Amino acid sequence: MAADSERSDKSQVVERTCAILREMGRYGQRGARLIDLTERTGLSRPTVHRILTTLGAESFVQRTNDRRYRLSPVMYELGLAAPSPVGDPEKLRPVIQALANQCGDTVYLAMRTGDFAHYLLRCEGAYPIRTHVVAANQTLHLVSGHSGRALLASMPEDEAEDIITRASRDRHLFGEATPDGLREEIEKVRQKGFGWARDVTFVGVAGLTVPVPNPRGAAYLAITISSIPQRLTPDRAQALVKDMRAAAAEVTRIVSASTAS
Amino acid sequence: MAADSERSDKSQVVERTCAILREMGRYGQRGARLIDLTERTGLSRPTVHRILTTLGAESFVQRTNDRRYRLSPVMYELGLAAPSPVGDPEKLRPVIQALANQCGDTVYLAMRTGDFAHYLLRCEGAYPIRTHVVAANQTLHLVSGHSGRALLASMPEDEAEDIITRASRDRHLFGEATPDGLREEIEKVRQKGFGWARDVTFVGVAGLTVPVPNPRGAAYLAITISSIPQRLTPDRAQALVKDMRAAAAEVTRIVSASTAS
DNA sequence: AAATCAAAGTCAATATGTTGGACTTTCGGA
DNA sequence: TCCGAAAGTCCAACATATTGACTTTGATTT
Repeated sequence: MAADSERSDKSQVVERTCAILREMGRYGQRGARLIDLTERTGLSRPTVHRILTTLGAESFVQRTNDRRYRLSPVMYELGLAAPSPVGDPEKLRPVIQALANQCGDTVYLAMRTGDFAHYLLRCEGAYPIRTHVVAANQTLHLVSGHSGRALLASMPEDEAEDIITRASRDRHLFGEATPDGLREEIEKVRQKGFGWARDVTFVGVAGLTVPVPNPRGAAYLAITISSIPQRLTPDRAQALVKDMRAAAAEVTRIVSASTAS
Repeated sequence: MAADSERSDKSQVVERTCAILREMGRYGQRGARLIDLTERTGLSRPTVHRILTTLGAESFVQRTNDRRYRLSPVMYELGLAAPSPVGDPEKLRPVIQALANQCGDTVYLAMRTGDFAHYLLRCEGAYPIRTHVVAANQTLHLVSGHSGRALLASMPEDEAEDIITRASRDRHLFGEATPDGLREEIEKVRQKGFGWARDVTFVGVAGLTVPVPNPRGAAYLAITISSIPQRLTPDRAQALVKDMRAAAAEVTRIVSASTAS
C-alpha cells in the first residue's frame, strides 16, 4: 500500500469492508463478481476474497450459484433498523397524490439506491387510460426507467457515465434505447432540468420526470408522471413541469424537516 | 483475546465489524451506547470505538446527539439492494386478505428485525368496527405488540429473555403490561402455540397471534388478527387459530418457493 | 472430447495494521 | 460546583492482514 498521508484512528480493514459492501450494493440482487469488486475497489484479489469469505460466514453476503456475490437478506433486515433517508414515505403521499389529482395521470416518487431507482410511491389520477408499468416498491435499473434519467442527470457526470458504461454490458436494460441515445437524453435533462421520453419502460407509454432538489448534494429522489404520449404534448409538459417542481420543492421541505432531528 | 481454535482465512476485524453492526441493528433507530456494544460483543472499548469511528467516517453509522450510535440511512439503502427474506410481500397479500375476508377483522403479517417487529401487510375484513392501531410498514418493539409475542415465543428462551430484560429499562415499551406479565404470556404462547391478549397496543383492542413456522429455524414472521375483545371469545379464537395456522402454512410455502433460487 | 483461457481460490513469509491497558476528557445528574 | 460513569485517546507489543505467486475451477471454443 502507498503511504497513507491521512492520520487516523481508523481501521483499514473496516474501510475496505465498507468499500466492498457499498460496491456490492451497486450491483443489486444480481450480484457482483470477485473481479468486479477488485477492479472497482482497487484492492488485491486475495484481500477482497478474504473479506467476502468472512462476510459470507457472517451471512452478510451470499454467493450465488454462478459465482457472484450479493448482499444477503440479513443486510435487508439490518437496513430496516436504520432510518430511511426520506423518513416515512407516507408523509409524502399527499404531495404526490395532489399532483396526480391535478394532472389526472399516474405519478411516481422514486429514490436512488446504487445503480437502481426504487419506486416508493405510485399515485393515480382520474384519467381513464392508466399506465401501470411500474408498481410501488419495485426497483428498476437507473438506465431502465424515467426516474432514473432524472437521477442520472443530477449526479456528477463521471458517476453517471460509469453507471451507463457498466450497464451497457446488459443491453436488455436499455429496452428500445441505446447507451448513446441515453447519454444524449441525459444531457438534455441536465440542460432543461426535466426529462421527457417515450417507449422507455413500455412501448406506447411516455414519461415526464424531474429530480427533487437535495440541499445536501445530488438528488436522490425523482418525481415522474407517466401517461400516453398524446397526453404529454410539449405545451402541456411545460405546464406540468412547473407543477412537478412545486411538488418537488414541497417534498424537499418535508424530507428536510423529518431528517433534522 | 483467547486462543482461537478455528483455522481460518477469515478476517478478525471483519468479524468484529459484523458483530457490531448486527448488535446495532438490535437497538434500532434509538441507537446503542458505546458501552452497550462493548458489553454485548465482548470486545474492548478502544476496539469498538475505532471500528465505530471508521464506520462513521464511511457513513454507515451516525452518532446521535446523545452519544449513541445507530445505523445510518446508507445502511437502509444498502438493505434495499439486498433481497428481502420474504421476497415480495405482495405475493403474500392474497393469503392474508383471504383470512381477513374470512374472519371479518383486521389481519397483519409482521416480520422480525432485531428487537422489533416490522409490519409488512395489513388487510381489512368487512366487520364495521375496525381497529387501526398499527399501519403497514410500521415498526414496533417486540414487547410492544401482539406479533412480537408470537415471535418472542418462537425464539430460543435466552434470546427472548435478553430482549425483555433489555427492554425493561424503557418501561413505556410495555404499555399496560409489565415485563413479568409478558414473560408469563409468552410462556403460554409457547405452550399453546398462539397468543391472545388485550389492551396491548391500545386499550380496548385485543389480538390473536400465531408464529409462521420456519423450516430453517425460529419463526421470523407472525400473523395477527386484531379486533375488539368481545369478538375474540375463547371459542371463536379456537376456530380462528385453526384458520390462521392454515394461512401460516401457506405463507411458509410461498416464502420457501420464492427463496429457493 | 480436448484444449484454452479467464476468473476464482489458496498459501505463507513479511511488515503492517490492530490491539487493549492505562490515561484523559466529557457529560449528565446531584 | 462537584462527582461518577461513560466516552474518547495514546502507544508499545505483537497478532493479524497483506499480496505475489501458485493451483484449481468452469465456461467457451475448436
